[in-house]
Amino acid sequence: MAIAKFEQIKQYICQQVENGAWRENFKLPSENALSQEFVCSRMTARRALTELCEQGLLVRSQGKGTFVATLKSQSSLLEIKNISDEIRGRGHHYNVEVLQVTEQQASEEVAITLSLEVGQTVYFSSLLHLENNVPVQLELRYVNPQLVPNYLDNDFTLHTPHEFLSMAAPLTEAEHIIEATMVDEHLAQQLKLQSNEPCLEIKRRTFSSKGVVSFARLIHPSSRFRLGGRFSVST
Amino acid sequence: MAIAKFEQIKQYICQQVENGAWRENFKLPSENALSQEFVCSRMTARRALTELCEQGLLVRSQGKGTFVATLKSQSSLLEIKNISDEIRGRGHHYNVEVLQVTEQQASEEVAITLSLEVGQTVYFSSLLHLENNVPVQLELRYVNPQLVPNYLDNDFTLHTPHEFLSMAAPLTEAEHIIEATMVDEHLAQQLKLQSNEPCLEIKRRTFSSKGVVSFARLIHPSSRFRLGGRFSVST
DNA sequence: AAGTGGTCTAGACCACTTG
DNA sequence: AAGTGGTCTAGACCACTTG
Repeated sequence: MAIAKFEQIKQYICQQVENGAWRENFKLPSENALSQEFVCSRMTARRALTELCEQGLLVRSQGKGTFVATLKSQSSLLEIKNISDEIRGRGHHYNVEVLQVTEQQASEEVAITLSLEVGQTVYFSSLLHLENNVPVQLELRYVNPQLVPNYLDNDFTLHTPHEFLSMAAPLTEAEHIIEATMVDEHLAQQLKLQSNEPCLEIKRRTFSSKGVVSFARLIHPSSRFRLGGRFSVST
Repeated sequence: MAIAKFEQIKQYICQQVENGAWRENFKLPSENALSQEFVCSRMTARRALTELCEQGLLVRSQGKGTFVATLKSQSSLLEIKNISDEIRGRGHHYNVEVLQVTEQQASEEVAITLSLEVGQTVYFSSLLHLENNVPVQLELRYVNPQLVPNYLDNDFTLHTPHEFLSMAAPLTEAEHIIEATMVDEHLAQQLKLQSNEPCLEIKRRTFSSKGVVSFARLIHPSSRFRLGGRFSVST
């Protein structure tokens, strides 16, 4: 058994949503119909639906049926997720515009956050992540060249910085600061926004066992993004 | 069927962990053992285990068994802190203005988040929290009157809603959505702000073992508030 | 009355880890 | 070899919503 049947069914459903064949609020085939199509028991078809429901892609209602959910950008606070996976996980189309990939001299802020000296060389990438062709995140990232010497060689259309860094220097910790900001003219332009729109900015420092790997500013237009998470309370 | 069997099994396991009988890394009875104890099929016992595993209470490993998870709760980012403690912890002066404490009819949004019917009575409190006499958080809170019947009797100048609710109905879980917003005229006035300032709004639902206890909108002027935290990555 | 999802059974075979 | 969890089947009865 290469891929489990319920996984195949999940993939099929994700595809339908992704390529637009099944839009928001579309009514899916019933459990019985799916089990016939995929030649499996109802329990197996059911499992695929249940898991996609937990994932938030579908909504189910007893007696009524199963429907494609109304999809909102939302990401879990407690996990460092890869943005492309997150967007594709919602069944949406992901793509990225690479704005800039260069060396830079560390400014004071960057030097402090990366534990380097002012003026030292750092790697910098500026990417715009799009969900269904709408910009949802502007990622400005500064990378410690000593820890990730080949950062600039990455093809960012194939691997997000997060993916690349995860391979190069596995993260052990992260630090976040979250703010509401008004973007300036320049950033607004890059995000294709009116400059008077509030944005949610996440400043993230990531650490590997060898030190501070990178510092990222993740800027999200509030009209297109919310941050969400659920967790248990330690009593 | 009042309560489903798999729910009963879940509750039993939760109890064992809660009262300390089953500690971290404790090895649970196998699916087969549980299905015999509870006189049910293996699939039903399995469902209980699977769901608690997704919830993070248990960890499963093929061939090895099922174990109580290490409960480190990576919650440092959005730990539920008491705002008065937080402010005093910074060595600052805390005080609060009680703006409104009333019954209300649940609007649609409130009804949905609290799992009530539209128009049912809910308790509502509106408080302004000040740090060194500067407003840092406007707290609009809706409380389920069935779970906390004496909410309106609290003296909010002595106990914050969080403190009072913690005593009345211990939290087990919380859910957050974080957004950047522009406040409207009315809220801006309450926060003593220009209305064109961006704010960080945290929408928080808190749960006890009996259900959704409350829904809070916590609105922070971005000029006076940032949200920060550091946490480890689960590899 | 027919269709939907929700719960449950009593089996089966498999992959993996342990003694 | 025995025990564990992972996948799957072919049924069953139920509660709920719809025509």
